[in-house]
Amino acid sequence: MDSAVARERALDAAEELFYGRGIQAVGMDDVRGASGVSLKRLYQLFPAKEQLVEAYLERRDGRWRGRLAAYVEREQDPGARVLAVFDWLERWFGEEGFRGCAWINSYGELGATSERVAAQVRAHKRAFADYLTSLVTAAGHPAALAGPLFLLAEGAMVTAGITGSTRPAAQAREAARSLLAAR
Amino acid sequence: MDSAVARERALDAAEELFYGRGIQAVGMDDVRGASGVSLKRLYQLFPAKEQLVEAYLERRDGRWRGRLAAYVEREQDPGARVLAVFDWLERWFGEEGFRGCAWINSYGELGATSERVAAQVRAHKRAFADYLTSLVTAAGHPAALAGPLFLLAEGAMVTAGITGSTRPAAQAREAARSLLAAR
DNA sequence: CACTGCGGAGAACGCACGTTCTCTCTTACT
DNA sequence: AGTAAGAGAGAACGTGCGTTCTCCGCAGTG
Repeated sequence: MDSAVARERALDAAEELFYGRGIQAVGMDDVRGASGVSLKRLYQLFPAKEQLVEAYLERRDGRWRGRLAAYVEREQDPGARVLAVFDWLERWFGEEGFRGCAWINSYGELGATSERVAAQVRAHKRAFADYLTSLVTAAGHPAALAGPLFLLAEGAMVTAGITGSTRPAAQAREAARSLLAAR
Repeated sequence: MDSAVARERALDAAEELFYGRGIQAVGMDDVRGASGVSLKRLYQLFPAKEQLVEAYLERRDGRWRGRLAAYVEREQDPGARVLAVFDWLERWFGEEGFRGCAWINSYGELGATSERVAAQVRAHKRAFADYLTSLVTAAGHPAALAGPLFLLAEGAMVTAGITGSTRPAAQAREAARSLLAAR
């Protein structure tokens, strides 16, 4: 098996397991079992579990923001694009196997022990906040409105994760609409 | 040492360690070392680590909501009380050793593996949401406004935990004010 | 003074898991 | 064909930790 393929398979398995069960609850042997990539190969690709975790978060970050952007950019109107973020959240929350925000969960689990994981989480959240800011200003709103919208989105993610409901997305969207209209 | 005293000391140590480092990163032996309560006694009081975790979350829940309510109730005006919640969050975020919301962190760590922990987290969040609702309706606002305020508060907790800043509280407070005024 | 029973210190046990090693087999090059 | 490099399976190793057990001292009671 090609190295690049093995890497993808390992990351596919790691993502499913880490996200679904939590990072510490998943052993390297579980990743091997689910991916079909031998332990030897796993350790060639990722010298330690922490690096596999980092790679998992990094790859997921790219995909997550890519999916969000792809959905948002189907809207032509800049004002609608801001609200489309919350529509996308609602879809995401409703997906089979949704278990909250991977970065918030990882931070709760490893933020205190792994500086590299903490840095990944901060980078992801900063990137999301920056993206929101760009949408808000593109729609002609003051950039200061992006902060509250970010908090609404984060609150919705956490709450949807804990309660298993998609409703927080709609609530957040409605509140965002109200904030944008209040000027 | 009296049993009740030992229990309190064990919970004091458990709370400081679990909250500060994460639950899985703390061993029962660490709790013994920090509390001075012997392992034998610990296991008499809490038959397994999971029960110690449960008791930690439960006691913290009572204290956390008690501190919040005590702060909020110093305000006489029902309208001011709603916003006082966010002022209190700001104080909390600024406390030495603040590391985000204990329940959100615990959920990220153990929500997928321990149903009892997950239930504690849901109960705590429900209680907080109910409290917010009571404040909102007492101030004459429609109860539906409590949902968005809850999301703002949750988003602020998560963001303050990850970034280490108290600013999310002020942002959330301002957004809450705006939502309440929009009526 | 014996005896009983509880408490503490910490050793011991069993298991899980991160990481490495061994053995065997394939494969590609000379 | 012979051989060297690499891959996979899985055993092995070391450690950490949840939980239990052993041993010893000390209090209170007859």
